[in-house]
Amino acid sequence: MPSIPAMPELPEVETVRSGLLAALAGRRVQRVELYRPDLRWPIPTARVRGLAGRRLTGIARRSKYLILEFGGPSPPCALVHLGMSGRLFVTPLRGRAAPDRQQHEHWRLFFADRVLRYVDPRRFGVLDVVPKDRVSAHRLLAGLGREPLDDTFDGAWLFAATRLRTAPIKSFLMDGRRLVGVGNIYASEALFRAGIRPTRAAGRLTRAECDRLATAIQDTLRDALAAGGTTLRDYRRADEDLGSFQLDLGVYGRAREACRRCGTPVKRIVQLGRATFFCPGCQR
DNA sequence: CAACCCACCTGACTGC
DNA sequence: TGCAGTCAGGTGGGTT
Repeated sequence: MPSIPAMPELPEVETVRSGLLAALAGRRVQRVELYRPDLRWPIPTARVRGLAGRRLTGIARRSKYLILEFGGPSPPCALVHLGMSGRLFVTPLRGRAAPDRQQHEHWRLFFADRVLRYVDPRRFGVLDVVPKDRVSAHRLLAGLGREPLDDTFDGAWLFAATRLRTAPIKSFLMDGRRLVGVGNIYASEALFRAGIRPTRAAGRLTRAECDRLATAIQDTLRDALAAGGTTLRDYRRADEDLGSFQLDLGVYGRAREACRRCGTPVKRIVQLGRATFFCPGCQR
């Protein structure tokens, strides 16, 4: 049964999506358990309980939101975000016995022989239920920017979108109204791969740099996705959380260590209150 | 608008 | 061991 890494950036969320889809698609919710009325925002408890009896028909993803789609009359969907510390996983039901509730476990969807569980210590996550035909207009989804793994994301778009922007390129990459799915780790990593300093004004990147950066973002996300798949396969045997992906990080978390490419010590700075890592030797 | 700051929470880790 | 302080992967809302 799939589980979830404790590092929910886009590749991790996508890994969760495909794992949950394989484990749960076509199955009917038999019972719902909700252990608190809110996470980051209030949970519409009646609508969540109304999922009982419905079949899970699909799971979509937009940015780092998972959209669990259900069948039946006026089909609803559940909007789920893992926040910083959320995990979703499936546990088999042995006979009638439900598993013990974990610390910080906030809700469960019971299916006939398995249960989908949500654990989130920091409670920055989201659970909402809305009619399926209105989900794209949901206030949390309506203003979101481009998906970096879509065909429409490329250097030409990045160049056009950054013109006249004075904010640092790293801040631009993490602004969900422009581009989604690039979190704090992958923003530093993609800029390292592209050889671009995170402090550069976005609007001053050249067209060639935008091409390199767009490619670097996609490569970084795809590599992490591939690593996620590996971890997920291992997980089936381990039945324990492996903790994190084995993606090699070029700069993230490596302050004062030698750059793997040029040997210059990696620097750590703070942008928008978040740690940024870069190599002063090979990022210009 | 654009850019930035802050809050929301708990847990892990560091240094005294 | 204990304890205080720091930091953490996200991101919407508020302020300048």
